[in-house]
Amino acid sequence: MGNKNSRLEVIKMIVSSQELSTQDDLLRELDKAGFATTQATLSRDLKKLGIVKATNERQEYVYMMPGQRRYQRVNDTHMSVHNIHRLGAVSIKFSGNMCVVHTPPGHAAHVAYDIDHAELSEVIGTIAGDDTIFIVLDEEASRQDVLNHIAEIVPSGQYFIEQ
Amino acid sequence: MGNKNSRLEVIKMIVSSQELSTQDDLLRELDKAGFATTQATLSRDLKKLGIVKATNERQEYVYMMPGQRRYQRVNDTHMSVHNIHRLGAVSIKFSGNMCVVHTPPGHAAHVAYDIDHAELSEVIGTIAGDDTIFIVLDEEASRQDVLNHIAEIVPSGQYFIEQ
DNA sequence: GCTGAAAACGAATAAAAATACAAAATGGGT
DNA sequence: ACCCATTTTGTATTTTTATTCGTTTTCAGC
Repeated sequence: MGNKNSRLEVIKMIVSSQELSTQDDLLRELDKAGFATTQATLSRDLKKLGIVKATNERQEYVYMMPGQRRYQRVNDTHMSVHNIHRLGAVSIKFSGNMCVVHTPPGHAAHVAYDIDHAELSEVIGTIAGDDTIFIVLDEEASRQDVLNHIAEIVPSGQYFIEQ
Repeated sequence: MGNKNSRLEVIKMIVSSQELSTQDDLLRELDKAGFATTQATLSRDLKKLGIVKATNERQEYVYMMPGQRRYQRVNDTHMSVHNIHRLGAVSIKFSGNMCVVHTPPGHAAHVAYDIDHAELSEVIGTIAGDDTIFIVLDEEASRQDVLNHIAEIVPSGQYFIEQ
C-alpha cells in the first residue's frame, strides 16, 4: 500500500477542484484517476484529511477541504517590476526568503499542488489562497534555481525573465 | 414558526460550546434546552446553518460551525534535517523570519488557532493551510523561544530538539 | 373570521457514511 | 529469509443522515 499517500493527495486534488456530493461520486472520480478503492476506505481517508461534507451557496451538499469556502484572500501589493517574472498567466516574485506565485483566479491550489509534489529541496512549505501562493524558501535557496524549477513544473510555460 | 429562528440560535450555541458527534446527541441537548424536535428537522437546520461534521485533532467526529479561520491547500515536502524539530506529530522548521509548522492533515487550522490565541510576542501573524502553518516572526524573535512557546501550546507535546 | 399559498414539520424510509472484523500487506528486527 | 507488530484494506453491517410524502401551522389578503 505504498500508494495510500498518493491516493490521499489525489483525493485532495479532486475535492478541491470538483463539486462532489457523495462518497460514491468521489469514488468514481478516484477510479478514473486510477486509484480505485472502496467506500469504506474513502470514508477513512476523508476523516484523516479533515474533508467535510458542507453546503455550498445553493444549499447543496458538497465535499470540501476544510475552509475552502472562506479561503483567505491574499493581497498582492505591487512590488517593483524588476523582479517580476511571467510564466504563462503566472507571475513569480521574490522577497527575502519568500516566493509569491500569482495565478489566474481559482488556480492557486492546483499550481501549489504541482509545486508541492515536485518536492523541491528549496521549498520549505507552501500555502495557497485563491490566486496566490506563498512559498517559504530555504535560507540557502537560489532564486534562479527556484524559478527554473517552478518553470518546469507549471504547465504551458512561456516565460521570460525581466530581472 | 416563530421559534424556528430561536431553535437555530440555540443550535449554533450548543454546537459552538460542546463537542457532539451525532445528530442524535445534538437532539438530546436541544431537548434539554426546551427545543425538542426530530432528527429530520435537525438535519435540515444543520444544512441551513452550514454546520458540518468535521474531525477534531483526536480524529473524532464533531459538529462544527463554519469557522472563521480557514485555509486551502498545502504542502508536505520534507527536507533538510538541520532545522527540523518534532513536536508530537508536528514538525517545526525555520527560515529567515518565518516559521513553518507541519501538522497532521486537516489540523493546521486548529493548531494555528491555539498559537494565535497564545498571543506570543514573537509571533506577528499566522496563516494555516491543511497541514501547514506559516508564522511570520518578529525580527528580534529567538527561534529557541518560539520553539519553546509552541511546545507549550501544542497538545500532547512530547518533543525533542534536533538542532 | 375564512381561504389559499407557503413554510415547517414528523414519521417513515431511502440514501449515505462509519465501523467491526478478518484478511492482506508492510516494515522492522533479527 | 523469517517472525512479529502494525497498518491498510475490503466485505458486510450498523449507524447515521438526508429526503419523501403527507400533515399541520403560519400568515397574508380578503
